[in-house]
Parts: sequence; C-alpha cells; structure tokens
Amino acid sequence: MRPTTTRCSRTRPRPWWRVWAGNRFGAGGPRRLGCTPMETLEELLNARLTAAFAAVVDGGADPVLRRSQHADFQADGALAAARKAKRNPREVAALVVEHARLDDLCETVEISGPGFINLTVSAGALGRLLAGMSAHDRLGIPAAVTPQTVVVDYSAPNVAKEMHVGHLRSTVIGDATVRTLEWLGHNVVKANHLGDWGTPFGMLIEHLLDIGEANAAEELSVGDLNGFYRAARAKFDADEAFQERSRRRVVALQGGDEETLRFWRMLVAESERYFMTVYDRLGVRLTDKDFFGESFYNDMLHPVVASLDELKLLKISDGARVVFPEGFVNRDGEPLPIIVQKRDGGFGYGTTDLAAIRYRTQELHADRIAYVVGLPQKQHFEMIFSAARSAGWLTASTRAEHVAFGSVLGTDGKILRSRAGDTIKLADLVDEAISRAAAAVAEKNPALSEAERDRVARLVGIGAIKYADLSNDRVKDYVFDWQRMLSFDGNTAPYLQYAHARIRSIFRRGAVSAPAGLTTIPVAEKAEHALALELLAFPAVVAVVADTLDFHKLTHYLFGLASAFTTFYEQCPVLKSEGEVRESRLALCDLTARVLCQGLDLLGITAPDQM
RNA sequence: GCGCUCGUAGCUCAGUUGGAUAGAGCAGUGGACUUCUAAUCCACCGGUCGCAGGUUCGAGUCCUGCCGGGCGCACCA
Repeated sequence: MRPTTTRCSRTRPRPWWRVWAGNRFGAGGPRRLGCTPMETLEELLNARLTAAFAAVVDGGADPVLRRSQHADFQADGALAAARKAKRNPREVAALVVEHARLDDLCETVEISGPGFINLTVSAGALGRLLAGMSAHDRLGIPAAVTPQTVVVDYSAPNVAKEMHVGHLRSTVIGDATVRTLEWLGHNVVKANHLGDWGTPFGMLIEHLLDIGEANAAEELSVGDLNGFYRAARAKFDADEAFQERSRRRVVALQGGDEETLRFWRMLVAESERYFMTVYDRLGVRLTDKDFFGESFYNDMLHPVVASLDELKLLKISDGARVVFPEGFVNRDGEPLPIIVQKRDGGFGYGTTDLAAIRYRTQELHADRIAYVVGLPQKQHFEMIFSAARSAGWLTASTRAEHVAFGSVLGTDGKILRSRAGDTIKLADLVDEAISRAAAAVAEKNPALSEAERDRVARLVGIGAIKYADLSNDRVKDYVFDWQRMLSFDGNTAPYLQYAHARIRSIFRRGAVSAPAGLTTIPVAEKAEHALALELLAFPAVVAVVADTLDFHKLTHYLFGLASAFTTFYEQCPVLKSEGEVRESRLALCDLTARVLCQGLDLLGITAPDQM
C-alpha cells in the first residue's frame, strides 16, 4: 500500500535529519570485483548450435536450447526452422548435428522424434567447467561491466502507523532486489518511500501534545504505533474541538511553522527508529539513511506542476489541475486524469510520484527504477509512467517497472488477519517465526548450545518467512502457512539451510578444507553428473532473476540444486572415498555449499554452518 | 460497464520465445538408519491444465467467447 499523502503548502524546509548526497553515487562507481567473464555451459552449447544452424538454414535460426528429461539438453530449433523453409525437420536436424562442433562438450548427440536434438554433456566438459566455476570467487558470475544506477522503491511504511503484512512483501522482495543487483555490481539506491506527510499529521501532533512529548516518545519507541494512531483517531472522530485544533495544526505544518515542524520531526524520527528495529530483526539492508519519504519531494511539487503547464500537458478539470495520460478511461468512458493539484491547491500522491520519477531520472540518472508495490497500484503506475514519458522525464534510456505483488492470504484463503480480525503487526509476525523456529531447533538438535540455538532459530524463522514469500510467483496471492514454511521437508528455507549445514558438517567432521587449484573436477556417477549440471546452471538463473525480479525462479533452482545434492549425498560417500574421487566429491560439496549460500544470500536468507 | 489479475493433482505451487508421456513438494501408502546430520533418501498413488471453440505437424502456453475468485476505475494516499 502506498503511504498516505494529501496536502502540501507553499514553502517547506528540506527535512533536516538527512542530507541527500547528490554525488553519493557519482564518483568512483562500483568496486571492480576482479572477475574474469566466463562462458557458461548453456552459452557454449548455444553458440555452437547457433553456428551450425547458420550453416544449414538460410538466415540462421535459434537452436531453442533447454534442459531435457530425455537427455541433459535438447535443441528444438530444427522443427521451427524446417517449417519456415518447408523442409524435413529430421533432415535439418541431421545437418545441424553434422555441422555442429560439439566434440569437446558432448558425449552423445542424437536426433529423436520429429527432429529434437538430444545432447548429453561429457564428463570431461563438466569437469573443466566445474573447475573454472570453483576457482572463481563469484561462482562464474562476473560483476557488471557497465554498472547501472538502479533505484528500488520499497517497504514504504507510514509514520505513526504499524507495519503490517502488507509491508512484508514489499520489504522482502525489495530487499532481494537490492541484494541481487548490488551483488551484480550495480549502483543501487534504496528508496524507502516513507509516508511522512499529509493531513493525518494534524491530529497526530495534537495527540502528541495532549499526552506530552515524553509519553509520546515512549509509546512510539516501544512500537505501540497502532495505539498511538488509534487514540488520535478516536479523539478526532469524537471531539469537535480536537478536530478544529487538528485542522489548524495541518495548516501550521504546511506553513512551515517551526514549532509544529519540530513535533512532526519527532513523530517521524521516533517512527523511523522503531521501523529500524523491525528491519534489523528481519535482516534487511535498509538503513536510517534510506528513508526518502514523501516530504523529501515537497519542494519539487510546484516545479512539477509548472513544468507540466509549460509542456502544455496540464488541463483544468472540475477546478483541479490534471494531466490525462493517453489510453486511460474511467467508468463512463471519459479520459482518466492524474490529479496533480487539487481544487484546494493541495497535491495528490500522483504529484509526488511524478516528482520522484523526475528526480530519479534527472538528478540520480537512474537507468532503472523498480517500484515494489502491490498489484492494485498497477494502473496508477502505468498512468504515472505514461505521463512521465509525455513530459520527457522518462525516456527510453530508463527502465521503469512496477514490481507488482499479490496479497498474503491466511489458510482460509482470505486476506491474512489475526484471530480477532485485525491486521497483523509485522513485528509480531517476526517474533512468532523466531519462537516457532526456536522450538523446532530445540527439539531436533538439543546438542546445540543455547546461544547457537538462538542464532539458528532467528536465521531459520526469518528465512522461512522470506522464502515462503519469494518462492511463489510474486504477482499471485500466496497462502501464509506457518507449518508449511517451517517444515524441514519440501521447498522451504529450512530444507535448503539444512542441506547447506550438512555440507559444512562434512568438512568439519573430516577436518578438511575444500580442495583448491583443481584443473578438473571429475564426475563419474549419475548423481554427480546431475549435480554438476545443476551447479553450472547458476549463472543463467541469476541473470534471468536480475532481469525479471521473479525470485521464485531462484528458489526453484536452489531447491532443485539441494535435491540433486541430497541424492548425491545418499549415493556418493565423500569422506570414505579416496584419492581423486574424494577430491572431486569434496569440490562438488564445496561448490554446492557456496552456491546455496550465495543464492540464499541474494534472497536475504542466511545459511548457518550448523543447525 | 471498462480495465487489470488469477484459475494446473485432495492441499501448496512450478511449467522460459508453442515441443516428446504436464512436473515438484505436502498429505496418503510401502520401503531404507553397524552410515559424512534419518531435520534425509527411494518407490507407489494421485491431473477432462476452469469451460467451449479456433490457429497447426503439435496448445497448460497463442487468438476469440464464456464461467468463477480477487482488485482498480479523479480531488484518500
């Protein structure tokens, strides 16, 4: 949910508690991470097949390479190419196979069915590629050669209002976005679009004065934001005099009255302090430097309106100043506006979003802006993007996207609420996750020390919540189910964390470290072969996820990797094997652990070494 | 009314530019611990892919029309 903002007055000081360092990202750029670009298995196969297709088919053709149940990979491109050229698909496939240089990569290349090309990767190729990946500190994924500046707009709680499950998804998905893009070497601006401005602040400030500054600070700092807000609201609804005071207070706030601003800052600061405690417990990267609330854009609102006017985009409709982005109609089929300035002179939230997008493209020089906001806001963002394009504030050189997500449902299939029917405080949700995880850990591994158990419980509990959220297609609603997300079986965070802990345990138990400097990692067994293919797929998956921000594709991959590992673990003794086989298996273990650890880290989940 | 979004096994979900017999997990049933963590693994059972047409060698995927759930449609954000 987008935070609440209603009105704004003529002049306003810039928020004092933070200084936007305009050149914070300008100089230096990202650290170069000393990586050599590597070719992935899939890229290699694709390149060879593409060359073969070019030799066989006029104008060439996409090999349509993918993983297969019938072999390691299959290339289906011959069918489409044959149809286009009105040729026999099996013959095209045969010619492609004849022309393809695959000797160094494939054990077998066979044609099957109507013209599928089935590829089995040779052990030698797997060994070489695995060794390359293992020797690489970034697991085969180089840092971006041309880093982008990416603004991630997420979390966005409201001052003096409790964070609830609605903020959970934005925070978790946003954090995964930040981690993934930062790891890839991009300049990421974390923009926590705090709801820190608007009419409610009249009543909130009056309530603060009623109960006294000290009491208010106390109430807010312990996280009783709902209590504070409700009390203010109740008075506002019941007491006419209080209403009047609140209205005057809003005017004073908007007018820049110094004392009023001091109270407002206090509300904001106390709320931010509280939000930080929640973020810290959740283990997300947001800091107190990342609050860029709506008030941050206040100075930019009048200029936005003026610019729209100059650009002839501004229209007057029913006394309000509006822009009509093309292609949007209301229920009567009339053009649907974005209200940039209301009849009474106040600004709408659309104005703030326009100001923010202009700021982000023109001042921050963003190459990409990701709005991690709920699906219901979809039309709003389409309108904002459309208007911003018309104004020239959003050009083809910036990718603006609404990273939409669905609702969190209870096991009854309805929007998740507490038993009493209230919204659930995010802080309570975190507490419950940790206490449930603590109980599970205590039961399943009593040998852990108390301190270690607490640490593991926190990582498991938080991991479970995040993983449950990220492992579903984000655009869909998902069902929040404690039992399922904390299960050690199935596609869950604890399962992956456990797989990782088991691997670390091998090295502890064997008192060995991962072999280094291998030029090849021989794979012989079926389970080793399958694990190798999974490991080598990591770079491609990360690339897709960075592009689509579909994190369930990463969780899906990690689960497949962990499954492949446990099969290997059951069938291929590591410490009991000897010589080259032992070295190879230790290297596979190490590589799996590193990929699991890194993959989970991109999701904001920590994998403990033991649990 | 217009628009967006979802509908796949009893449950929770994958399914990438259209490709081979639609895949997992949970639950259920049956197996496997002198063993590097059994917090695991293996096997079986389970689906008219909401419905009906269409496009073609081939449709869960693309097109059209329905049905059902959720959401949005100007001065709250």
